[in-house]
Amino acid sequence: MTTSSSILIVDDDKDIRDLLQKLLSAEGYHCRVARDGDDMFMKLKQNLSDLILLDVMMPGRDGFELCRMLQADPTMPPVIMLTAKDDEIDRVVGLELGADDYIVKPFGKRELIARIKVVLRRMHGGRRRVPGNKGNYLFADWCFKPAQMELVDGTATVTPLSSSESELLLAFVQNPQVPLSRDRLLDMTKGRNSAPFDRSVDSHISRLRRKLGDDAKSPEIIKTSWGKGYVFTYPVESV
Amino acid sequence: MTTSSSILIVDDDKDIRDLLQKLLSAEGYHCRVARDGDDMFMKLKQNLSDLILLDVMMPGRDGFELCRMLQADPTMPPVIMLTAKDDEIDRVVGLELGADDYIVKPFGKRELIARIKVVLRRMHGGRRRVPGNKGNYLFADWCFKPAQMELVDGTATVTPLSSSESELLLAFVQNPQVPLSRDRLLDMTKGRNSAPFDRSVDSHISRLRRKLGDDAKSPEIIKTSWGKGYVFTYPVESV
DNA sequence: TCTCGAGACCACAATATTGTCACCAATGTT
DNA sequence: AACATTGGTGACAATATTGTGGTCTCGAGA
Repeated sequence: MTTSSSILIVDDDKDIRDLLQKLLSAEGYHCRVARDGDDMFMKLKQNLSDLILLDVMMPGRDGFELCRMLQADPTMPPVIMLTAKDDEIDRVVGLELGADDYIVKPFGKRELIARIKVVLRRMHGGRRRVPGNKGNYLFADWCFKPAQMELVDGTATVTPLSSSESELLLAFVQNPQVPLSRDRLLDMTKGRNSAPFDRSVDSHISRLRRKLGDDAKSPEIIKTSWGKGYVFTYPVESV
Repeated sequence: MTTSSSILIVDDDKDIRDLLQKLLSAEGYHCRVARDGDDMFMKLKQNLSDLILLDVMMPGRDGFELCRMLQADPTMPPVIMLTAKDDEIDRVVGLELGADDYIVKPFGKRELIARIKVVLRRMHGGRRRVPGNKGNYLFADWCFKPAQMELVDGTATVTPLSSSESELLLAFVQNPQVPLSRDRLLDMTKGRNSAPFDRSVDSHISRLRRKLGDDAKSPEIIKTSWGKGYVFTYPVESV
């Protein structure tokens, strides 16, 4: 990896935060810290962390509860729980709540690093493709089915898409959160370069926004990045 | 999940194989067994297993060696190592050799199942990585995302920037603590030289300062170096 | 303290970019 | 062939951004 991963340390004890930060920084990881759940969610909104190191024993909402809350959003980074309590029930509860690993304090430095690497490695495009993946995408109350070229909403109403619209939307859901220039979009959908006065992408965006019920004045789904292109801003879950 | 996952149990001890098989079958997993490395590779060729449960202590090639051999082929399923030896060095070695988890015997049934579920969940790509969380800059409670052309504050409020503002700020965060002349800034952002009465840089600085909440009377972030230009005075961390 | 030129910043004009419509061409359908 | 659907284009309005002049403020040196 060219750029190092960023780890969010969540612990109410400053000494432990500092210790972990020092330890992980020495390994070349970027560290950010949070002292409680609110702090954690705030930092997560900036979308900078690749992994969360989460202490279980905290005042207010504890690690278990936070872990459960994190699972609601599939775009949240993986979680490694830290605890002083070595108890099978706790370990199992943590893992069943969605944690990716569970480390008991006091832990060895090398083991911590090793487990972090394993989780990051797994995240970074695991080893096998998913058989059950039907290639559909969920976002904002919509289900987009590229194979059928259609959008299905929460009430099972089907909105058909033209092939260009479908390809355009596919390009977006496969690259959420990043601005895509018209050039790139045209290249991804048609495999050609844009002519000087090419307004076709704009037209399709306009049509797509209308079908998505996305008002161009204040778009919620496809935002325009002025001078750069368009951004698909919703978190996407692929099913 | 509709179809149950298939787990390959690799252990030289028949009692343990049977125990594991009984245990996992009761959980609805399909089990296959192998008594040593050769046996394992043979069964793997059929490409039916989603996960390998690998005992470390085996005659002939041991679990470590097998694990290392498995890593050579990226299409191989993930590995959970099983061992009677609870030793940090061993755990680390196992994980560093590419194992996805490491469980110490005697293990609780629930923990084993929980860890298996976690590894399988990960393999099925439950979460997607959100791109665009690299190449950002942190300073003074702000997170600057040049790719998105936006500023995110500690409460996750986003402030959009125009492309000029974004480029200007990028020039600053890439050269903190250094005074940059208008000429240089214009050159870095637009690639042109400044005209005699060019006030455009001033304007952009002014707009940028406002968005940053930086009062020009006593600026905290972008200070003016009288007669020289501007200095970005905050320490910048790049993420 | 005073003076003078540089800097801050408002308002507005000049530009550039984007949204959308109508329309035509291309393609496929019955 | 008549028709329906879809994609691309140019026109035009709506927006957003950028540059400039004017004016007030501020800081450094005398």
